[in-house]
Amino acid sequence: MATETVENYLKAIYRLSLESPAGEASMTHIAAVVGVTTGTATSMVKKLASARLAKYQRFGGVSLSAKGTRAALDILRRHRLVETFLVETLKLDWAVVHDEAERLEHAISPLVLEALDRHLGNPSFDPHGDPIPSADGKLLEPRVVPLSECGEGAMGRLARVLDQREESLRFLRRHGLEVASRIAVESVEPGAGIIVVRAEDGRSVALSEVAASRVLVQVEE
Amino acid sequence: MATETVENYLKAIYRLSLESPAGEASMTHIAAVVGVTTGTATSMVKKLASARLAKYQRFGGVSLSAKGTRAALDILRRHRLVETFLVETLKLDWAVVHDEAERLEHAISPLVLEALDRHLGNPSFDPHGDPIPSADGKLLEPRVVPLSECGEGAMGRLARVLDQREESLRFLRRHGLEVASRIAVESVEPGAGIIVVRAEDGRSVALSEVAASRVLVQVEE
DNA sequence: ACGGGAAGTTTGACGACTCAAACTATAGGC
DNA sequence: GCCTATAGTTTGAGTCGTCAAACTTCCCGT
Repeated sequence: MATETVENYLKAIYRLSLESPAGEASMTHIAAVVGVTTGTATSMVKKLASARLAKYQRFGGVSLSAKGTRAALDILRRHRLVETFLVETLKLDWAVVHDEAERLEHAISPLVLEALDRHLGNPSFDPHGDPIPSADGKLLEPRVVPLSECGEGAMGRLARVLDQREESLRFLRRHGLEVASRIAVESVEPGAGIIVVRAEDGRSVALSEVAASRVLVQVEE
Repeated sequence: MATETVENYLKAIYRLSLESPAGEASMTHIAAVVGVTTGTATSMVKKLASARLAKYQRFGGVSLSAKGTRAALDILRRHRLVETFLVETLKLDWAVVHDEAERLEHAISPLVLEALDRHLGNPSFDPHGDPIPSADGKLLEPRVVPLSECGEGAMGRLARVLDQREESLRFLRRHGLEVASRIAVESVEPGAGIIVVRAEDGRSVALSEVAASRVLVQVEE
């Protein structure tokens, strides 16, 4: 396969393209995500473009080609299956598995990947609620809404956590907010930029609107 | 830790030192095992020496320092635990896990390693019968003898398989020779350079002396 | 005890990836 | 419509690991 470095660029561009309305990633953002200077990102993106993995022209945005998207989904599959394995089988904390998976995902061969998938029972979602691409590169994105868009009194299940920094995940779990747990919106305070949520165990937590926009909910009825 | 390349050199030197009577590895052998030219091996060994991982002087043999040995044992622990995991948990074939482990061993963090060890129940041996170094770098080498040194009529358990090339492992299993299975030496034919062994299931197999020297046996009484 | 071949070393170059810093295009404010 | 701040690009250089090929040392056999 592509080198580890190339895989990391593909992942970054994939993620940034999804997040941006235009479906394109900027050099500055790519550089920031990969952790290099913009100059380095430019030359690397040129290489991706000449390998037909990305579409790019000078001073224009960067996006993945079909081939690049396919490769990115493959990496995402490896990443999310590894995360699931680390939590389900090795009982590691969901807050730390992201960084571990980041290293392991590049060393997983197709053989090991499919064995892992079988062992885990072909899961559709990883421990953070992110959908796992299928072996043939299909990605199921269920209809869920950001907690920040739920009104007072809304109820549902916590479906997915987008912000996977260790401290964010620790905070959520410490307050009873885990994937698949039932939650209810207790109150919304636009003035304070705050949303108060009640967890399954009855406890309440306040989240900022920014934090709430990164928690996705499967709303009920 | 050290870079992946450095880890591979350490592993190679460790293995070759054990195999050689002098406890030293030659440049040519190191180069062959790592898969580079001797020139490359020379410059790399120099680097290991200046990092105090290896002892070396021009035109002299190469051996590991205490620090280098410690690092090599750590890599060996990762390798063998990963192999055990691939066979025990993921049900992969013992004949293919070596190459897979070769890639994965470099991506395993201490955290994942210890979780793996716990999950597997702190095994002492991997699927090929190789002892797994403990977390503090102790390696238990049980008293076992090469099959090639067993006389006619000797009985015992197959303890360990040194030759881990895919075709060798496939051959052994195809003939009922697996780690922990009971075997008996049916006849020894020094003239033909051949040893005939009876497996647990009653079938007989002929092995060359070279092949038999790479199969270790725990002899009974 | 020496000559030749094997083992080991050195040198110069290269590809992958990176940075710092000089440079250029673009878009938004006035 | 110009002008500057910001985003992006280019260039020159460095590190790591590698090779090919020229070179040196060692040691064995006669």
